[in-house]
Amino acid sequence: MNITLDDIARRAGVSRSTASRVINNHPHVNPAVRERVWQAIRETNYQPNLPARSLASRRSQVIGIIIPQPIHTLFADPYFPLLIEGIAHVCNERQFSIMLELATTTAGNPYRHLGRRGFLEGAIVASAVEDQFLLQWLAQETIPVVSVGRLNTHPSIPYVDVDNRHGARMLVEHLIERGYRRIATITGPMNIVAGRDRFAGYGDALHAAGLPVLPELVVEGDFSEQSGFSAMQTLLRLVPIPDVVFAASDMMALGAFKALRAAGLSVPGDIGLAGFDDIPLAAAMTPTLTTVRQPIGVLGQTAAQLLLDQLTTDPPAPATQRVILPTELVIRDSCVPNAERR
Amino acid sequence: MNITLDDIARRAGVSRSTASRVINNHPHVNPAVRERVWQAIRETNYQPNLPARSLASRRSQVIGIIIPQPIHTLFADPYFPLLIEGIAHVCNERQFSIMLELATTTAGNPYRHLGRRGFLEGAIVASAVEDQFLLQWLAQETIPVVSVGRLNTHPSIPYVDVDNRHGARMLVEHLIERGYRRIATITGPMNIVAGRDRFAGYGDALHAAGLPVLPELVVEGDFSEQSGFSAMQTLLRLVPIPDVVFAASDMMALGAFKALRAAGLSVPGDIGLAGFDDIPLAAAMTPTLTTVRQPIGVLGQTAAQLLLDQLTTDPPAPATQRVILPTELVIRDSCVPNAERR
DNA sequence: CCACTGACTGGGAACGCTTCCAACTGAGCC
DNA sequence: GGCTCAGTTGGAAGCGTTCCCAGTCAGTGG
Repeated sequence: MNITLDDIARRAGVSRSTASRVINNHPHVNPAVRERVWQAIRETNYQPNLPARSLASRRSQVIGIIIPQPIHTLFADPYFPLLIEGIAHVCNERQFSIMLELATTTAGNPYRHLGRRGFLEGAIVASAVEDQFLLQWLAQETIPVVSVGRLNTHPSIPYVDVDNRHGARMLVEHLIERGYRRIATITGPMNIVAGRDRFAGYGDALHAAGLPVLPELVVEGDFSEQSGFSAMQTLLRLVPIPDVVFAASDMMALGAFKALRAAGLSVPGDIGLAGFDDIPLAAAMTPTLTTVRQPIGVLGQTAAQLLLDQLTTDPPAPATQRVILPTELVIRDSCVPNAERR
Repeated sequence: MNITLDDIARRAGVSRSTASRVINNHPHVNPAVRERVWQAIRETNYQPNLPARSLASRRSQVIGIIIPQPIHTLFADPYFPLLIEGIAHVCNERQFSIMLELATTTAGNPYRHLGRRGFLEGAIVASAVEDQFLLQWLAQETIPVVSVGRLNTHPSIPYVDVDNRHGARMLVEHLIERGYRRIATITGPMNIVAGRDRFAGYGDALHAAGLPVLPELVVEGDFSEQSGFSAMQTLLRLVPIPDVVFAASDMMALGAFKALRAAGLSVPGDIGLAGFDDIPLAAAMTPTLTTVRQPIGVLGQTAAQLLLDQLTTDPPAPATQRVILPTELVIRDSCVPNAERR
């Protein structure tokens, strides 16, 4: 059996209340007594029982990270590790623990009501898909939630997002500037705001340049390599094929690249290719991939900060924060039109 | 205030004990009563309070995943997402939750005694580094632990591992078979068993072929891209340079590849290159990378199964399991000696 | 010398559940 | 009709904390 607070109290010759006060750093404890209690704690290597503490105090010092899709669809993408690391960084500093709620199948409700059950004090929804489950969950959950990625359906939920629209616009404007005109895009899933935003940025750039958005040049993907591959195959059936393809994620760009390689086309010789995310792969490919970098670690850190601020301030912060982080255009070798190389 | 078990009991016209029995699926409850209780639960959308439950039952249905190194050293490596997904898959099926204990700095003790505190029922140590902290932690922790990767220092701890030694040996034997003789290696960190095992496999293959292990051809890395880069620079100072380099991780192979590219050398024309892990990048590079595949998802699943079996069998399973999973040689384009291409 | 104050301490009631134990019930049996 | 016994139920004691409340005690000002 483990050591309890009572053991500590007895050992230090004080009451349980006083021992508790020492542990929780309450004022009004005689310094000598305080030291005696600490001594007992050190000697016994005492660790407070967390469930008991949570039960009594209604606080758990635990937040959840909820990832609604199975990760393997995003497989090689270091997005989640980096995001989680950002969150963990802040949590470690502020003595919070992380519970990982990871959907492993596409079927079923990925959200569990851990908040209502006294386990979680707050939650970060990573890569929110605006589906019925999320909406239902948000409606019933009573703990503070921060979303990574804007939720159009729930404007009142605090979120942290990167400026996807502007990033995509910068990239496509860069393509136009380089002389590309027949610009195709492989979009992300349209039920994720990031997918819609990046597509909107693509449209912005074309409009600004007086170019039309041609439906045949737009193919929807789901951010995965596989979807990039098949989307590219679709685009290759066009006559003429596009000058350049903007894939809304680097993984899709990779898939597209493989489809091009399979079709015997070279990048950027026969067709340009650009991505979004700047995963390490982008710099490792041959040719290196022009893309848009997003500060994933900072995204996670900010989300965690927003959430913990809400949890630790007293009275609770108003929970109305929105943060948009900037993106950065990364120009590499995959988008050099032939005209420019002559 | 949330609904409690008492509310349910009152609503269903039974005692709290009976309501509890229904929720926990105990036998000896009248079917009609059982149905009444379920009805009350459904109507009120009741969720049991988890801390209270843990306190009373001394079970939490939570296991920890402990990752002692900051992830960003392994940055782009999809190892952890895949491992975690494997674990999550089993946990979701068996109604367990996952707590993520992630070190975010290299300083300090990455292990917290969550087990002794009643929070964790068991823990999976991912990518165990045999340092003083782990040893200390294992000595004090009272909950079942499963290690991903063998721990030579603690032979009694159940583990799941891949056959790193044999995998590396197969790979290097393949290189020898292809005609390579001056075979260098960039090893993993020597305080990780996987690093040592892969190096041992390298040695096995050379010995079997009657080749010496030359110290100058062995450079220690830490599995990261950066370390591969600088290790390759070291190797390039040799005269003559190696025929081929076996990097003990794909990320190090990538780093090495970049160093070669920077030095104006081509792969496999001027020098061969092989990795270990078969991350998606390996198939995406130009040239595609010869490597060894390890079943990471299965690794995670097996670790979780071992742990949960120990937790859920009554009386507890003896905790002496060891599982070694096979690796698979993946031959691609980065190791084709010139002799063979003529 | 006597309230009065304020720092300090202990008692005890929660917190919401599990689980042991005792008691009840009615069917089956002699 | 009394007995046994398995199935079913309720009562109540924890589980290890937190935290409110009341109490003690020394120091202070009048």
